[in-house]
Amino acid sequence: MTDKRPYHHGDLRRALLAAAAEAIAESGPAALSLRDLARRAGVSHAAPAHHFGDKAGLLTALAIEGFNRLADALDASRERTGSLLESGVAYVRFAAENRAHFEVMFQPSLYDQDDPEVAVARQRAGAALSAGVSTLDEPPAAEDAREAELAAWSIVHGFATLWLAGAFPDPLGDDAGDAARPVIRRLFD
Amino acid sequence: MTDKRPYHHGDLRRALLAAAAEAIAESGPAALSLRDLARRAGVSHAAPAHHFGDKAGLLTALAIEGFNRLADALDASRERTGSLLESGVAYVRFAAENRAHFEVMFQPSLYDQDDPEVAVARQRAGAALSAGVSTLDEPPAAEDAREAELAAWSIVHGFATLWLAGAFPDPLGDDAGDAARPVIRRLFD
DNA sequence: TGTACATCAGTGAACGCGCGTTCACTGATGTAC
DNA sequence: TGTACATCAGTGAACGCGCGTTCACTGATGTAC
Repeated sequence: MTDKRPYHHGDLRRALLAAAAEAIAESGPAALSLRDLARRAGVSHAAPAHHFGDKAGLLTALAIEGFNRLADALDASRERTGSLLESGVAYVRFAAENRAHFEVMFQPSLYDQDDPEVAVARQRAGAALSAGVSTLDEPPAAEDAREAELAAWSIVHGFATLWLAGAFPDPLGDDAGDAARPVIRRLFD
Repeated sequence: MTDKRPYHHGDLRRALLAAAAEAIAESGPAALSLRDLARRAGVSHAAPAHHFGDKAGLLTALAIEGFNRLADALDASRERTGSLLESGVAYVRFAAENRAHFEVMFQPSLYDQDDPEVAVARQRAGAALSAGVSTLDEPPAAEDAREAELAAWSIVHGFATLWLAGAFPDPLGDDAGDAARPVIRRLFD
């Protein structure tokens, strides 16, 4: 139980990102304050500025991490199942398990949209989603492909958003992905 | 050009709600401040408290107005067209044209969810959406009805959310409803 | 193995700002008689 | 038609708070020789 904290934190950047995800999950991205993050991480209130400059810088880092995690989740699901349905389930599950990242990613006014790392990560995620559509039993004609993609994206994004907002009146169980599966399936029948 | 403002505003409550919708459309609900609203309405900074008590009170009023407007839009669309597809289009159009209301409605942490007026207005909107599903050519069996409803709600809500977030990479035109129509249609084929 | 020095991470005091809230007040409106 | 009074809407000064940002600083680490 020694309280001897070393002068150097060691991994403050990562600790601040984790604290930010926690704080955002509790109170939303707009209520975030750098001073609060410093408190959570046990450092002085001026420390976060060293790593992220300002709040937008921190949220940019969080968005990058989020898009990359989403791309990883979608890729893993496709490699495992080769099913667009399961990619959709993975999308919903990602949102439920990474609520703070998800909220930030789709509120671009919060962070620096022009950041090149953001663009790369976002494209990775977009490509992972598009790749899922091509795994359909009957891949749509080229002209319909975009609409099919928008429909798939919309239904999973909508389900995830409504789930996170607590908008569904009836209880749908504990696992967002499992709850979404029969709903998403209706798009492909 | 007389600047003689009467001591009594006349319709301050409505003016504050309109100013709130404007401010939220610009900067999001969390950045909202009662002092800013007072400035926009040209009254003293303490005036808003008379009508709404605090920020949550104001956002509660905005949510009520939003759910009622959505119910009106869905009812009007069903009466006019009798088509679930067009109800979905109306949902998306409502979100695009009432951005601030839409954002607040689906962030219940911002307002008083237990307010009875909110509950009534939300139920009105929910019923209007459910009524749309029953207009399908082949209404689903009772056990599938809920899933059909969740799927319809998810796809329109997702499209609306992604549209508002500016998440679609390619331009889809000026009218969100028209852009959504072919996408929503895929759910019913 | 030791020393000097540059670099980096984090500190803590200070500042100015906009905010929400309170409260005694004042101007305007409506109602009773 | 006039008067008295209650009620309501909005004012403006004051307060305390948490925030972002700045800046000279200090402790720790790495590297060159």
